[in-house]
Amino acid sequence: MTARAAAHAHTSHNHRACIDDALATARELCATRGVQLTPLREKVLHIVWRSHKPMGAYEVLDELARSHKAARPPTVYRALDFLMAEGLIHKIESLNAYLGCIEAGAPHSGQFLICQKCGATEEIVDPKLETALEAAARRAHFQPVRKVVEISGLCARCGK
Amino acid sequence: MTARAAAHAHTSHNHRACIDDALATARELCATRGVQLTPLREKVLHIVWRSHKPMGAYEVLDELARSHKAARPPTVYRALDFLMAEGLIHKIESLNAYLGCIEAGAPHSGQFLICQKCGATEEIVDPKLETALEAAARRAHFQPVRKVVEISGLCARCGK
DNA sequence: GCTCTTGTTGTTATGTTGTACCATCCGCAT
DNA sequence: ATGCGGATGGTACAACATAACAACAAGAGC
Repeated sequence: MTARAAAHAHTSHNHRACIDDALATARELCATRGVQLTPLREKVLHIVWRSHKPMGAYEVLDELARSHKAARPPTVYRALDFLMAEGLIHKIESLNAYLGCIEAGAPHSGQFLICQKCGATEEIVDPKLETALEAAARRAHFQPVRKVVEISGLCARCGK
Repeated sequence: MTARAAAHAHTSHNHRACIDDALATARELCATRGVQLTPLREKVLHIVWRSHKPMGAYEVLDELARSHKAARPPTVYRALDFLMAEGLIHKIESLNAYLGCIEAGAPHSGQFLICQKCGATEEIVDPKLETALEAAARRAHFQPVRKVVEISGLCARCGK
Protein backbone atom coordinates (compact mmCIF):
# COMPACT_ATOMS: atom_id res chain seq x y z
CA MET A 1 0.00 0.00 0.00
CA THR A 2 1.64 3.21 -1.10
CA ALA A 3 1.32 6.39 0.82
CA ARG A 4 -0.97 7.89 -1.75
CA ALA A 5 -3.13 4.86 -2.03
CA ALA A 6 -3.54 5.21 1.72
CA ALA A 7 -4.89 8.70 1.39
CA HIS A 8 -8.18 7.93 3.02
CA ALA A 9 -9.02 10.92 5.05
CA HIS A 10 -10.52 8.98 7.90
CA THR A 11 -7.78 6.41 8.27
CA SER A 12 -4.61 7.09 10.14
CA HIS A 13 -1.58 6.92 7.94
CA ASN A 14 1.91 8.21 7.64
CA HIS A 15 1.01 11.61 6.42
CA ARG A 16 4.59 12.74 5.90
CA ALA A 17 5.03 9.95 3.36
CA CYS A 18 1.68 10.89 1.91
CA ILE A 19 2.88 14.45 1.30
CA ASP A 20 6.32 13.43 0.11
CA ASP A 21 4.82 11.07 -2.39
CA ALA A 22 2.46 13.72 -3.70
CA LEU A 23 5.28 16.24 -4.09
CA ALA A 24 7.53 13.73 -5.81
CA THR A 25 4.78 12.82 -8.25
CA ALA A 26 4.13 16.50 -8.91
CA ARG A 27 7.80 17.17 -9.65
CA GLU A 28 7.97 14.24 -12.06
CA LEU A 29 4.80 15.24 -13.84
CA CYS A 30 5.82 18.84 -14.27
CA ALA A 31 9.28 17.88 -15.49
CA THR A 32 7.73 15.54 -18.04
CA ARG A 33 5.33 18.18 -19.23
CA GLY A 34 7.91 20.91 -19.37
CA VAL A 35 6.05 23.17 -16.98
CA GLN A 36 7.60 24.87 -13.99
CA LEU A 37 6.83 23.64 -10.53
CA THR A 38 8.55 26.66 -9.02
CA PRO A 39 9.46 26.86 -5.33
CA LEU A 40 6.44 29.08 -4.75
CA ARG A 41 4.07 26.67 -6.43
CA GLU A 42 5.61 23.71 -4.67
CA LYS A 43 5.25 25.47 -1.35
CA VAL A 44 1.57 26.09 -2.01
CA LEU A 45 1.11 22.46 -3.03
CA HIS A 46 2.83 21.41 0.17
CA ILE A 47 0.54 23.60 2.25
CA VAL A 48 -2.57 22.21 0.59
CA TRP A 49 -1.31 18.71 1.24
CA ARG A 50 -0.72 19.27 4.95
CA SER A 51 -4.13 17.92 5.76
CA HIS A 52 -6.90 15.95 4.19
CA LYS A 53 -9.26 18.82 4.79
CA PRO A 54 -9.98 21.19 1.96
CA MET A 55 -8.20 24.48 2.56
CA GLY A 56 -9.49 27.93 1.72
CA ALA A 57 -7.31 30.14 -0.46
CA TYR A 58 -6.92 32.65 2.35
CA GLU A 59 -5.92 29.92 4.79
CA VAL A 60 -3.25 28.93 2.31
CA LEU A 61 -2.27 32.58 2.07
CA ASP A 62 -1.92 32.93 5.84
CA GLU A 63 0.26 29.86 5.96
CA LEU A 64 2.32 30.90 2.95
CA ALA A 65 2.86 34.39 4.32
CA ARG A 66 4.70 32.95 7.32
CA SER A 67 7.63 32.15 5.08
CA HIS A 68 6.96 34.37 2.12
CA LYS A 69 6.34 37.98 3.05
CA ALA A 70 5.38 39.10 -0.44
CA ALA A 71 2.41 36.71 -0.54
CA ARG A 72 -0.86 38.35 -1.56
CA PRO A 73 -4.17 36.95 -2.80
CA PRO A 74 -3.07 36.87 -6.45
CA THR A 75 0.09 35.01 -5.44
CA VAL A 76 -1.98 32.21 -4.00
CA TYR A 77 -4.69 32.15 -6.63
CA ARG A 78 -2.14 32.01 -9.43
CA ALA A 79 -0.42 29.09 -7.80
CA LEU A 80 -3.73 27.33 -7.16
CA ASP A 81 -4.79 27.91 -10.77
CA PHE A 82 -1.55 26.41 -12.00
CA LEU A 83 -1.88 23.39 -9.72
CA MET A 84 -5.46 22.84 -10.84
CA ALA A 85 -4.53 23.16 -14.50
CA GLU A 86 -1.90 20.48 -13.98
CA GLY A 87 -4.35 18.27 -12.11
CA LEU A 88 -2.37 18.39 -8.87
CA ILE A 89 -5.17 19.76 -6.74
CA HIS A 90 -8.95 19.98 -6.91
CA LYS A 91 -11.31 22.72 -5.95
CA ILE A 92 -14.17 21.65 -3.72
CA GLU A 93 -16.94 23.86 -5.05
CA SER A 94 -19.33 23.44 -2.18
CA LEU A 95 -16.68 24.68 0.25
CA ASN A 96 -14.73 27.12 -1.90
CA ALA A 97 -11.64 25.24 -0.84
CA TYR A 98 -8.79 23.26 -2.31
CA LEU A 99 -7.55 19.72 -1.79
CA GLY A 100 -4.56 17.70 -2.98
CA CYS A 101 -5.36 15.28 -5.77
CA ILE A 102 -4.68 11.60 -5.11
CA GLU A 103 -4.58 10.70 -8.79
CA ALA A 104 -2.35 13.40 -10.16
CA GLY A 105 -1.53 12.87 -13.79
CA ALA A 106 -4.80 11.24 -14.70
CA PRO A 107 -7.08 14.08 -15.78
CA HIS A 108 -10.37 13.82 -13.94
CA SER A 109 -12.86 16.05 -12.17
CA GLY A 110 -12.87 14.14 -8.92
CA GLN A 111 -15.49 12.64 -6.69
CA PHE A 112 -15.50 13.60 -3.04
CA LEU A 113 -16.91 12.48 0.28
CA ILE A 114 -16.94 15.45 2.62
CA CYS A 115 -17.52 14.91 6.32
CA GLN A 116 -19.68 17.67 7.75
CA LYS A 117 -18.49 16.92 11.25
CA CYS A 118 -14.73 16.52 11.08
CA GLY A 119 -14.12 18.16 7.71
CA ALA A 120 -12.02 15.30 6.40
CA THR A 121 -12.57 14.87 2.70
CA GLU A 122 -11.81 11.74 0.77
CA GLU A 123 -11.38 11.62 -2.96
CA ILE A 124 -12.84 8.48 -4.43
CA VAL A 125 -12.52 7.00 -7.88
CA ASP A 126 -15.65 5.06 -8.70
CA PRO A 127 -15.90 3.79 -12.28
CA LYS A 128 -19.58 2.91 -11.93
CA LEU A 129 -20.36 6.40 -10.75
CA GLU A 130 -18.32 7.78 -13.62
CA THR A 131 -20.30 5.61 -16.02
CA ALA A 132 -23.58 6.76 -14.53
CA LEU A 133 -22.53 10.39 -14.99
CA GLU A 134 -21.58 9.79 -18.60
CA ALA A 135 -24.84 7.97 -19.23
CA ALA A 136 -26.93 10.70 -17.66
CA ALA A 137 -25.25 13.33 -19.82
CA ARG A 138 -25.53 11.19 -22.93
CA ARG A 139 -29.24 10.72 -22.37
CA ALA A 140 -29.67 14.50 -22.53
CA HIS A 141 -27.35 14.80 -25.54
CA PHE A 142 -25.02 16.75 -23.33
CA GLN A 143 -21.23 16.78 -23.79
CA PRO A 144 -19.67 16.73 -20.34
CA VAL A 145 -16.46 18.62 -19.76
CA ARG A 146 -16.22 18.84 -16.01
CA LYS A 147 -18.12 16.67 -13.54
CA VAL A 148 -18.49 17.98 -10.02
CA VAL A 149 -19.48 15.28 -7.53
CA GLU A 150 -19.39 16.27 -3.89
CA ILE A 151 -21.21 14.15 -1.35
CA SER A 152 -21.50 15.76 2.08
CA GLY A 153 -22.44 13.78 5.14
CA LEU A 154 -20.82 11.77 7.88
CA CYS A 155 -17.62 9.83 7.40
CA ALA A 156 -17.16 6.31 8.69
CA ARG A 157 -15.74 7.57 11.98
CA CYS A 158 -18.14 10.39 12.70
CA GLY A 159 -21.22 8.46 11.61
CA LYS A 160 -20.78 5.70 14.16
CA MET B 1 -46.67 17.19 -20.72
CA THR B 2 -46.95 19.78 -18.02
CA ALA B 3 -45.11 23.04 -18.06
CA ARG B 4 -42.79 21.90 -15.33
CA ALA B 5 -42.07 18.58 -16.92
CA ALA B 6 -41.09 20.59 -19.97
CA ALA B 7 -38.51 22.52 -18.03
CA HIS B 8 -35.67 21.47 -20.23
CA ALA B 9 -33.46 24.45 -20.48
CA HIS B 10 -32.55 23.89 -24.07
CA THR B 11 -36.02 23.25 -25.41
CA SER B 12 -38.38 26.03 -26.27
CA HIS B 13 -41.48 25.98 -24.14
CA ASN B 14 -44.15 28.22 -22.77
CA HIS B 15 -42.10 29.74 -20.07
CA ARG B 16 -44.93 31.78 -18.61
CA ALA B 17 -46.78 28.57 -17.86
CA CYS B 18 -43.55 27.13 -16.56
CA ILE B 19 -43.25 29.96 -14.03
CA ASP B 20 -46.94 29.97 -13.14
CA ASP B 21 -46.84 26.28 -12.47
CA ALA B 22 -43.78 26.61 -10.26
CA LEU B 23 -45.36 29.42 -8.26
CA ALA B 24 -48.65 27.56 -7.85
CA THR B 25 -46.81 24.48 -6.62
CA ALA B 26 -44.81 26.62 -4.23
CA ARG B 27 -47.93 28.22 -2.78
CA GLU B 28 -49.57 24.85 -2.28
CA LEU B 29 -46.51 23.36 -0.67
CA CYS B 30 -46.01 26.23 1.73
CA ALA B 31 -49.69 26.26 2.69
CA THR B 32 -49.56 22.54 3.40
CA ARG B 33 -46.44 22.90 5.47
CA GLY B 34 -47.68 25.92 7.38
CA VAL B 35 -44.78 28.11 6.33
CA GLN B 36 -45.13 31.59 4.91
CA LEU B 37 -44.51 32.19 1.25
CA THR B 38 -44.64 35.94 1.79
CA PRO B 39 -44.93 38.41 -1.09
CA LEU B 40 -41.23 39.14 -0.80
CA ARG B 41 -40.27 35.48 -0.97
CA GLU B 42 -42.65 34.83 -3.80
CA LYS B 43 -41.22 37.75 -5.72
CA VAL B 44 -37.71 36.35 -5.31
CA LEU B 45 -38.90 32.93 -6.41
CA HIS B 46 -40.50 34.52 -9.45
CA ILE B 47 -37.27 36.31 -10.32
CA VAL B 48 -35.22 33.13 -10.05
CA TRP B 49 -37.71 31.37 -12.28
CA ARG B 50 -37.58 33.98 -15.03
CA SER B 51 -34.93 32.02 -16.83
CA HIS B 52 -33.42 28.59 -16.90
CA LYS B 53 -30.05 30.07 -16.17
CA PRO B 54 -28.75 30.05 -12.63
CA MET B 55 -28.94 33.55 -11.20
CA GLY B 56 -26.46 35.14 -8.84
CA ALA B 57 -27.80 36.57 -5.59
CA TYR B 58 -26.79 40.07 -6.61
CA GLU B 59 -28.51 39.71 -9.96
CA VAL B 60 -31.64 38.77 -8.05
CA LEU B 61 -31.05 41.77 -5.81
CA ASP B 62 -30.75 44.16 -8.77
CA GLU B 63 -33.98 42.82 -10.21
CA LEU B 64 -35.78 42.85 -6.87
CA ALA B 65 -34.66 46.41 -6.13
CA ARG B 66 -36.58 47.65 -9.18
CA SER B 67 -39.83 47.09 -7.36
CA HIS B 68 -38.66 46.90 -3.77
CA LYS B 69 -36.53 49.83 -2.73
CA ALA B 70 -35.62 48.43 0.67
CA ALA B 71 -33.92 45.40 -0.86
CA ARG B 72 -30.42 44.75 0.47
CA PRO B 73 -28.14 41.70 0.35
CA PRO B 74 -29.63 40.15 3.50
CA THR B 75 -33.12 40.61 2.08
CA VAL B 76 -32.23 38.43 -0.86
CA TYR B 77 -30.10 35.90 0.99
CA ARG B 78 -32.83 35.35 3.58
CA ALA B 79 -35.38 34.73 0.88
CA LEU B 80 -33.03 32.40 -0.98
CA ASP B 81 -32.28 30.51 2.25
CA PHE B 82 -35.99 30.06 2.89
CA LEU B 83 -36.63 28.87 -0.65
CA MET B 84 -33.76 26.41 -0.45
CA ALA B 85 -34.91 25.11 2.92
CA GLU B 86 -38.33 24.45 1.39
CA GLY B 87 -36.80 22.79 -1.63
CA LEU B 88 -38.12 25.38 -4.07
CA ILE B 89 -34.77 26.38 -5.48
CA HIS B 90 -31.28 24.89 -5.67
CA LYS B 91 -27.91 26.49 -5.33
CA ILE B 92 -25.49 25.68 -8.13
CA GLU B 93 -22.25 25.48 -6.17
CA SER B 94 -19.89 25.71 -9.10
CA LEU B 95 -21.46 29.00 -10.17
CA ASN B 96 -22.50 30.51 -6.84
CA ALA B 97 -25.92 30.91 -8.36
CA TYR B 98 -29.50 29.84 -7.83
CA LEU B 99 -32.02 27.98 -9.95
CA GLY B 100 -35.69 27.07 -9.64
CA CYS B 101 -36.31 23.46 -8.67
CA ILE B 102 -38.35 21.35 -11.05
CA GLU B 103 -39.26 18.78 -8.44
CA ALA B 104 -40.35 20.99 -5.59
CA GLY B 105 -41.74 19.02 -2.71
CA ALA B 106 -39.57 15.99 -3.23
CA PRO B 107 -36.50 16.60 -1.11
CA HIS B 108 -33.40 16.03 -3.20
CA SER B 109 -30.01 17.58 -3.81
CA GLY B 110 -30.39 17.88 -7.54
CA GLN B 111 -28.34 16.87 -10.54
CA PHE B 112 -27.49 19.50 -13.10
CA LEU B 113 -26.27 19.85 -16.65
CA ILE B 114 -24.71 23.28 -17.06
CA CYS B 115 -23.94 24.59 -20.51
CA GLN B 116 -20.67 26.50 -20.51
CA LYS B 117 -21.61 28.29 -23.70
CA CYS B 118 -25.20 29.44 -23.31
CA GLY B 119 -25.52 29.13 -19.55
CA ALA B 120 -28.75 27.16 -19.70
CA THR B 121 -28.90 24.67 -16.89
CA GLU B 122 -31.11 21.64 -16.83
CA GLU B 123 -32.02 19.76 -13.71
CA ILE B 124 -32.17 16.05 -14.31
CA VAL B 125 -33.52 13.27 -12.15
CA ASP B 126 -31.61 10.10 -12.87
CA PRO B 127 -32.34 7.16 -10.57
CA LYS B 128 -29.33 5.19 -11.79
CA LEU B 129 -27.04 8.07 -11.04
CA GLU B 130 -28.67 8.40 -7.65
CA THR B 131 -28.09 4.72 -7.03
CA ALA B 132 -24.46 5.01 -8.08
CA LEU B 133 -23.97 7.88 -5.66
CA GLU B 134 -25.51 5.91 -2.81
CA ALA B 135 -23.41 2.87 -3.67
CA ALA B 136 -20.19 4.90 -3.80
CA ALA B 137 -20.90 6.37 -0.38
CA ARG B 138 -21.90 3.02 1.06
CA ARG B 139 -18.67 1.46 -0.14
CA ALA B 140 -16.76 4.00 1.94
CA HIS B 141 -19.10 3.59 4.93
CA PHE B 142 -20.13 7.16 4.41
CA GLN B 143 -23.60 8.50 5.28
CA PRO B 144 -24.60 10.91 2.56
CA VAL B 145 -26.65 13.96 3.47
CA ARG B 146 -26.32 16.21 0.46
CA LYS B 147 -25.19 15.14 -2.98
CA VAL B 148 -23.88 17.81 -5.30
CA VAL B 149 -23.78 16.74 -8.95
CA GLU B 150 -23.00 19.45 -11.46
CA ILE B 151 -21.90 18.46 -14.93
CA SER B 152 -20.55 21.34 -17.00
CA GLY B 153 -20.11 21.10 -20.72
CA LEU B 154 -22.05 21.75 -23.88
CA CYS B 155 -25.79 21.36 -24.13
CA ALA B 156 -27.51 19.61 -27.02
CA ARG B 157 -27.85 22.85 -28.93
CA CYS B 158 -24.44 24.36 -28.33
CA GLY B 159 -22.59 21.09 -28.81
CA LYS B 160 -23.79 20.57 -32.37
C1' DG C 1 -57.52 45.40 25.60
C1' DC C 2 -52.85 43.98 26.81
C1' DT C 3 -48.56 41.86 26.29
C1' DC C 4 -45.73 38.04 25.21
C1' DT C 5 -43.79 35.38 21.74
C1' DT C 6 -42.45 34.19 17.23
C1' DG C 7 -41.44 35.13 12.64
C1' DT C 8 -40.38 38.47 9.07
C1' DT C 9 -38.22 42.48 7.27
C1' DG C 10 -35.23 46.85 7.64
C1' DT C 11 -30.63 48.62 8.06
C1' DT C 12 -25.75 49.19 8.73
C1' DA C 13 -21.62 47.32 8.61
C1' DT C 14 -18.38 43.88 7.77
C1' DG C 15 -16.37 39.39 6.46
C1' DT C 16 -14.96 36.14 2.77
C1' DT C 17 -13.68 34.81 -1.81
C1' DG C 18 -11.75 35.96 -6.19
C1' DT C 19 -9.82 39.18 -10.20
C1' DA C 20 -8.13 43.13 -13.10
C1' DC C 21 -4.33 45.44 -14.16
C1' DC C 22 0.15 47.00 -14.59
C1' DA C 23 5.01 46.83 -13.01
C1' DT C 24 9.09 44.13 -12.34
C1' DC C 25 12.21 40.41 -12.67
C1' DC C 26 14.61 36.54 -14.74
C1' DG C 27 16.24 33.13 -17.99
C1' DC C 28 17.05 32.42 -22.55
C1' DA C 29 17.32 32.77 -27.65
C1' DT C 30 18.55 35.76 -31.06
C1' DA D 1 22.52 43.77 -25.60
C1' DT D 2 18.12 43.21 -26.85
C1' DG D 3 13.78 41.33 -27.06
C1' DC D 4 10.56 37.76 -25.58
C1' DG D 5 7.78 34.84 -22.62
C1' DG D 6 6.77 33.05 -18.21
C1' DA D 7 6.63 34.05 -13.30
C1' DT D 8 6.03 37.07 -9.47
C1' DG D 9 5.18 41.71 -6.96
C1' DG D 10 1.80 44.86 -5.67
C1' DT D 11 -2.49 47.85 -5.65
C1' DA D 12 -6.99 48.13 -6.01
C1' DC D 13 -11.39 46.43 -6.51
C1' DA D 14 -15.30 43.19 -7.69
C1' DA D 15 -18.31 39.49 -6.32
C1' DC D 16 -20.36 36.67 -2.87
C1' DA D 17 -22.14 36.22 1.84
C1' DT D 18 -23.24 37.08 6.84
C1' DA D 19 -23.33 39.32 11.72
C1' DA D 20 -25.92 41.98 14.62
C1' DC D 21 -29.48 44.71 16.14
C1' DA D 22 -33.84 47.43 15.32
C1' DA D 23 -38.57 47.59 13.85
C1' DC D 24 -42.79 45.65 13.00
C1' DA D 25 -46.77 42.51 12.50
C1' DA D 26 -49.83 38.79 13.75
C1' DG D 27 -51.55 35.17 16.71
C1' DA D 28 -51.95 33.02 21.70
C1' DG D 29 -53.09 33.39 26.22
C1' DC D 30 -54.54 36.16 29.86
